[in-house]
Order: sequence, then structure tokens, then C-alpha cells
Amino acid sequence: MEALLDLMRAAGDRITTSRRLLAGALLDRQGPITAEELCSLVQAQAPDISISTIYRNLEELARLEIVEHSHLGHGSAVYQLTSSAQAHLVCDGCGKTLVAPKELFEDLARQAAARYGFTVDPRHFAIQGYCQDCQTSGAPS
Amino acid sequence: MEALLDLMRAAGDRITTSRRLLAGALLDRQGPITAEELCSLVQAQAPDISISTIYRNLEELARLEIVEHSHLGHGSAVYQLTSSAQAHLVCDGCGKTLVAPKELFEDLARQAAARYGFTVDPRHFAIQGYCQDCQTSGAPS
DNA sequence: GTGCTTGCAAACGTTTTGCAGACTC
DNA sequence: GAGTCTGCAAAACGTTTGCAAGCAC
Repeated sequence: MEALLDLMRAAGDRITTSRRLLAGALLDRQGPITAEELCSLVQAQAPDISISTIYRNLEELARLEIVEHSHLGHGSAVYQLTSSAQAHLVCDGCGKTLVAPKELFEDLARQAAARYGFTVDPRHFAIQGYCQDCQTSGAPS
Repeated sequence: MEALLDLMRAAGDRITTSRRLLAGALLDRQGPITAEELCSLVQAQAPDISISTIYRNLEELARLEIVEHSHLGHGSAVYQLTSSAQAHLVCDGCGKTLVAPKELFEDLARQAAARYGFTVDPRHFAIQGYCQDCQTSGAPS
């Protein structure tokens, strides 16, 4: 937590209540979370903090590469700490997400590099498909 | 083209100018394209067709599983023909996209199935990272 | 002629922005 | 005290919807 705030201090940013609470919420979650959820968590402790402050702070954290945002499935963007960012398997049927450990991408990363000189960022994406439960219902056969 | 329209006819849908032009635009592109771009292409031939018609028709085409929409990167959704849908490697640096053939995902698909019972849809996603040209500039080392 | 499709305009949910006041340093 | 950060309200953006007129069948 202090490490995170120190990164902001080092960038010349001021440490305010909203930033402290936002950092806490991100650290607690350790996974992707929407701006709106973050706002609720922060407002639980400081009701006056507005959603635009959340967005502005997330933007600043993204600029410092402390958080990154991505679009899992259809809907709001989600944010997560760069340090804990992981790829996810997102079910097209029910929207459930599973964490996808790096090992799953090793082969893909190797091939993309060899064939295209493309460096895969294994923290950064949503693999779509169907989870065990939704397999039967919606999956294209 | 006629094959595509026949699928709509078979579903009881009527073949209108907007649908014909939209189908043409999707077939021409053979790749992901936003609703807005599609609208421009269609309007180039029939200026009165409105964006809401494009969205409604895309929705209907998605319902028939003729097109699918996904979110590559940050911004508008993109649409593509299911038949030509492919995964893409999207560069976080310059936004360029490369087509990623299915073979790249075979290992990933196998592991996701074995470990999580998750069926990967290899047409459906954007692998983020950095292309050859952007490797040096923005890539996290 | 029936009823699906369309254009328009207005609503929607998410994200961004302008501004004056409040706060950190 | 200087300049950043904030709340509020309004705008922007992509997308969806209600309605009455228009068109395919």
C-alpha cells in the first residue's frame, strides 16, 4: 500500500483521501473490478467522493502503469493492479470469469514471437468461450 | 452474398436495401469493423440509412450467428462475419492488428479444456501485446 | 394489406470535461 | 501560498429504444 502511494509521490502526485481509499480497494480486490464498484467501495468509507474522482485517479494510476484497464466481455471496463494482472477466461454464456495462469499462454506467446515478432502480453486479455456449465446451452458446435 | 441473404430469408427476415448494403460491406471487409465504419460504407451508397438501422441489422445478424461482435482494445465494438472470424493480435502501441491463425491457440485450448472444462472460442478474441515495430518503445520489459 | 423495417429524435449507461472551491505540500 | 485535486453538473461517446411512416412480401 505504501509502496503504491510512494510511486505516486515520486511522480509528484499528492496523496489524498480518495487516492488512499482507491489504492486500498484495488489492493483488497486483487482482481479486475469496474470503476463503479471501486466507487462504491470507496464511498463506503467516504461518501462524498465522486465517480469522476475515481475515473481521474484511475487514469493517473494507469499513466503511471500501476493499474491497467481492459474490457472483459461486453460492458464497463475493468481495472486491476498491473502487478496482479492476469489473463481471464470469460464465459460468453454466463459472464463468469476464471483466472488463466501464464502457463496457458506460453505456447501461444512462443508462436506469436516466432512467426510475427509479436510480443504477447499475457496479463492483458480475455479469452472468450464457454465454461463447463454453459457448454451445452450456447456453445457453437 | 446471396448465401448470407438466404439465411436471413430463411429466418423470415425481409431483404431491404440497408441489409443488402450492410452484407456487402461485411463481405468486402473480411475483418473486424466498427458499426460506425459500416455505416459510412453503407451511406456512401445510400446516404439516408441511419446508424440505428445499422445497429438493428447487426443485432439481427448476430442473433442468426452470421456476425459476431467483440471488443478489440478500447473503444467501439467491432463486428465481423462468423465465417471469417479470426482471433487477432492487437498492438497496444500502435493499434495495428494481425490475424492470428487457429494453430496458435491449440495448446491454450487444450489446457483450458483439461484444467477448467472451459471451451475456448478461437475466433473470438484480441491478444494484446506489442508488434515488432513497437517492441522497443512501449513494451513492459 | 399485413406487419416487419426504417428514420428520427430522444434516452441510455459509461466515461470525460469545465469550473470554482478545497486541500496537500 | 502555489498549484494540485475535488465535487458538481453538463457534455461526450457509443448504443438502444419509441414512435409513426414506409416498404417487402
